[in-house]
Order: sequence, then C-alpha cells, then structure tokens
Amino acid sequence: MHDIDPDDSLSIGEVAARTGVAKSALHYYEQLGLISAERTLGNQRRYARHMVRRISLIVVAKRLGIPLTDVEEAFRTLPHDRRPSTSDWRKVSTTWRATLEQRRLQIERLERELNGCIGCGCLSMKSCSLLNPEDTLAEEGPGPHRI
Amino acid sequence: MHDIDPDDSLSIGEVAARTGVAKSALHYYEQLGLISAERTLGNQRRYARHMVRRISLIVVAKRLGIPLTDVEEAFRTLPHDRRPSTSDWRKVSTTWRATLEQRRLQIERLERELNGCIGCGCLSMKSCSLLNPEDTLAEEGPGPHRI
DNA sequence: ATAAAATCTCAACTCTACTTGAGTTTCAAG
DNA sequence: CTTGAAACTCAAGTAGAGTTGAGATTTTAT
Repeated sequence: MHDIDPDDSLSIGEVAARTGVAKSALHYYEQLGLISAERTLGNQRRYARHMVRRISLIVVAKRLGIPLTDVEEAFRTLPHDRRPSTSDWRKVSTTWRATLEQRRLQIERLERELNGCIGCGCLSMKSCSLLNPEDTLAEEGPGPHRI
Repeated sequence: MHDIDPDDSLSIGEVAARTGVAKSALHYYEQLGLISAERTLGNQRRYARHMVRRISLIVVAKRLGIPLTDVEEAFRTLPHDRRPSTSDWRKVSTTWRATLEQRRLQIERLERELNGCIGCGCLSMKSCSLLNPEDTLAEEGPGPHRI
C-alpha cells in the first residue's frame, strides 16, 4: 500500500462539482462497478483523475438513453487500477461510435417516416409505415409483429 | 348510447397483437390517459381503429427515450371520442418532428466529439469537450458545471 | 349448453436509477 | 486543539414504466 498523492486525486465532492453528477450517484456507480476510488486512511474516497473521463462517458450515455449495464459492458476492457492507455480508450470509443450511429440512423428513419406520413397529411393506411405498424416489423422485442 | 360495431373495433388482444404492445401496457397507457376504449355490455374494452395510431406513436416515443408524460402532452390536442382529423394529427406531428430533430442533432454533436477526442487517440485534456467536462457547461440540470 | 379462451379489476411486485435521512467519523482551517 | 464542513455506511424511499397473479366474469366455439 502506498500513499495517495493529494495532487493527483480528487475527493468525491470535487468530482461531483467537476462532472455535475451527484455524490449519491457516484456511490451508486461505484456499487455497479462502473467507477472506483482509492481510500484515505480514514476511509474517504479519493478518485484518480482518469475516473472523471469514465464519469463523463456515463453522463453521455445517459443523455442517449443507454442503460448503465451497457456502459458497464463497454467499460469492461478498461483497467480500474491504472490510467487507461490510448488504445484502451480507443476500444471503448469504437463500440460507442457504433451505438451512436445506430441511434442516429434510427431517428433519421423515423424523421423520414414522419415527414412522409403525418407530415404530408395523407395518413394513408396503405403507405404509412409509422401509422401502419404491420409494415414495420422487427423480428423480436418491442414493436409491431405480424399477426 | 349506441352499440359498438364489431367491424370497426378491436379487442385488447387484437390491439396487442397488431402493435406488439402487451395488454398490461395498454391498461397502463389507459390509466395515464394516453389511450381510451369503449366498453362492451360485459365491460370489455373495444378500441376504435384510430387508437392503433396513438399506440404506434407511443412505441416510437419509447424508442427515442421520450417519457410518457411528454407523449401525453403531445396527445392533449387529439380528441379521444372521435377519429382525429388530418389537422389534428398534423399538430402532433409538428411537435414530434421538432423533438426528433433535437434528439438527432444532440447525437450528431456527440459523434463529432467522440471522433475528435477518443477517436483520434489524442485524449487531449485541453481540446476535448467530451473528456474535459469543464468545457461543456450547461447552466443547470445534469451535466458538468463550473466550480 | 357448456367448456375453453379471453378479459376484467385491483393490489402487489419488479427493475432501473437514483435520492434522502440517520447516525457516525474524518478532514481542514483557525 | 477544536469545530464546522465534508464524508462514510446502510436502509429506506421515489419515480417511471410496466408485469404478475388471484379470483371473478365474459365471449366464442363446438
């Protein structure tokens, strides 16, 4: 066990202030294994600076409606104990970019549908895939299914 | 009170099958006032066909992470008792399109940030607004704040 | 006419993502 | 060295979005 360098570690309050994430949420993320911190002799958390990056990505994920379990999975390759290397982060970012693109394409498709359907005022039960769910089938999961 | 035309109304099971939404969820949406149905003499729900459109939009909203309270607000102008007119729907779709565009722009911004930051491998603490939360301040709400 | 399938209501439970509070301990400044 | 601010743990509570189950009733098909 070595000492915790006060110049290179942040208290939970500092992290909360810098990231805009509540202390209670940081406790929660730690419970889920998304982040971690060293402890002082008096048991208080001291965060390595690179943890701020993880937290920022968690915030980003939240904005996109990505569940924390997915974030946990993306973070799995990142080391908890040392500062992640460039290639560590690159692995994460690759997954992330794919997720983002999927999300964006999905929205763009919906925008097109909305413009062609309700937007035009036709409300055609024949051509509208948005209002005619039978036309927009997904194999499984939520959403319309063939009957 | 008039009879319910069996040719123009759907049982909850039929609606569930056509929309892919569970019966229990339909009950729930009804509780929230998002949808409604007439009742048979024996108290079973019979949905007018146009309710399927509402439900489809609820599904769309869910895919985008839009909370049901927002959907309720968008639906406020729609009549529950009669088939909505073209202009009724157009009002809803205008709101919807704006929401969609906002969502898409937000994602596009994040994609750019991700490409410029983690993607390039620089991980610069100076230029990266994604990993350097202090640079991307929002006045209030979740997200980074000046300290 | 009767049995099977579908619905009904209502309450309770689940899961995610946190927040709040109580009671205690540690840290930092004067 | 003392004291107020900041942290700690652990349990319980909240909100959104449903799901599940029990027991009763209705509808549909034979």
